[in-house]
Amino acid sequence: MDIPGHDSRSTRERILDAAMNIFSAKGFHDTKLDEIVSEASISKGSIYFHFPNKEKLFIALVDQFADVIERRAKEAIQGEARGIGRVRAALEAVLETFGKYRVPAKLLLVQAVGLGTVFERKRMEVNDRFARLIKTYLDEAVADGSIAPVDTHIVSHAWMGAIYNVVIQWVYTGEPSKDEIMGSLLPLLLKSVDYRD
Amino acid sequence: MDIPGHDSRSTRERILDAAMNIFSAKGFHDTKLDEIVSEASISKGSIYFHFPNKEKLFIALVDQFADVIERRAKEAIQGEARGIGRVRAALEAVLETFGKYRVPAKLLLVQAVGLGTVFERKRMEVNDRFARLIKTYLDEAVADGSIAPVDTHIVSHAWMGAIYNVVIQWVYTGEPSKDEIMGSLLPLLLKSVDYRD
DNA sequence: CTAACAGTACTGACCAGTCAGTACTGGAGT
DNA sequence: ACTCCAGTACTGACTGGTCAGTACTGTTAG
Repeated sequence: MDIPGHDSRSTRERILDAAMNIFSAKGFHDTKLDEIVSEASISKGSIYFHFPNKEKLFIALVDQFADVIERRAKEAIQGEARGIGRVRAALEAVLETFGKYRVPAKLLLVQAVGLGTVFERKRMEVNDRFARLIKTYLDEAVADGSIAPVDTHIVSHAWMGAIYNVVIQWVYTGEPSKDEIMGSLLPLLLKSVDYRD
Repeated sequence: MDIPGHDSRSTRERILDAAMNIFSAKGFHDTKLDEIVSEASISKGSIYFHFPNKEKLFIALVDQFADVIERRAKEAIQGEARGIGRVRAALEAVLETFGKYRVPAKLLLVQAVGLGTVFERKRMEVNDRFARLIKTYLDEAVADGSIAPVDTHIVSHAWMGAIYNVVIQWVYTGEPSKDEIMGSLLPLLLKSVDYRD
């Protein structure tokens, strides 16, 4: 039963929510645990009950969102045939997901960079995860002839960078709009591998 | 006169050099001023003689390298005619410069991200500076018909992201090699705006 | 004399992480 | 039907280490 005035979400969720908001806005180092405590209306001890330390709390958020992105991309290509169709579907899904979640996008794309060695490994891991995903579909598309042979390794990283940077721009300024991004970035990427429809 | 064992470079340069190395390797927060002191073989007081605080020292390095990149790009297009030739020349210069300076590249592209609000502004500023540079040349190329009309705003940010991400990958892993990057990334970017030679 | 340092002991704010204690629930034994 | 206890979830005042920045006293070169 929900007691009015009492947030019925589990404490763990409340911590994750508050941490997501504050980490995204202020970055890892400028976020004080006491701010999370007050935003989530919980106690400091609770954080340490649910998470071993500040670092792991942050990483939990990164993983959480990376999982969402990957899941959506994989779901999106389920219906698609082979080749370039899958690439396009995955791209659309990723852009759509970033578009929907501005706050976590900032966490993953901005705040997770430039932290120490520990975080760097995590960032590389997530980065590689997506790059490999893209590479897989690109290789497929090359194999079945829907696009010409390219260095899919470079292409996948270049694409990710392009997506990241445009999304970051959007996260900060709200421009270009999601529709413009979908309308311009997607064809841009596809043209870069000589695919034309 | 050079006294053996005594580094004759100015103290300010020595501080900048050492700071560059350590900031690049360990990031802003994990770098202790005392480490810079010992690496540069200077005194702590000297740092505060030349720089008001740690933050300004870091930003001085970012500005320094951003200036180099911009200068090289502008020099490179001097000899070029109009249109797409200038775009290509600028891109080549930027990639060349990143390729030559691995350490500062890491500082600018990795360590300057995800720090607090203060640094975020600086990062945005540098980012916009480059994006606008690219946009100028792209607009020129569109105007004189060497490429078809595109959303140059999105293209410039997408290109920067692509370059950044591939360079970051190279900074960390050494792969793909500079030659591969020049051979693959440049045509990729040009193709993305429908330019073929 | 002054600017440009070297050298270094010191301060003090800041904040992640700790820990003793509270509160509630659900068995297990008698 | 009630003690006892174990487990879980949570509180919040407190601590202790860290480190940017200070302060002050030399020293050397022009």
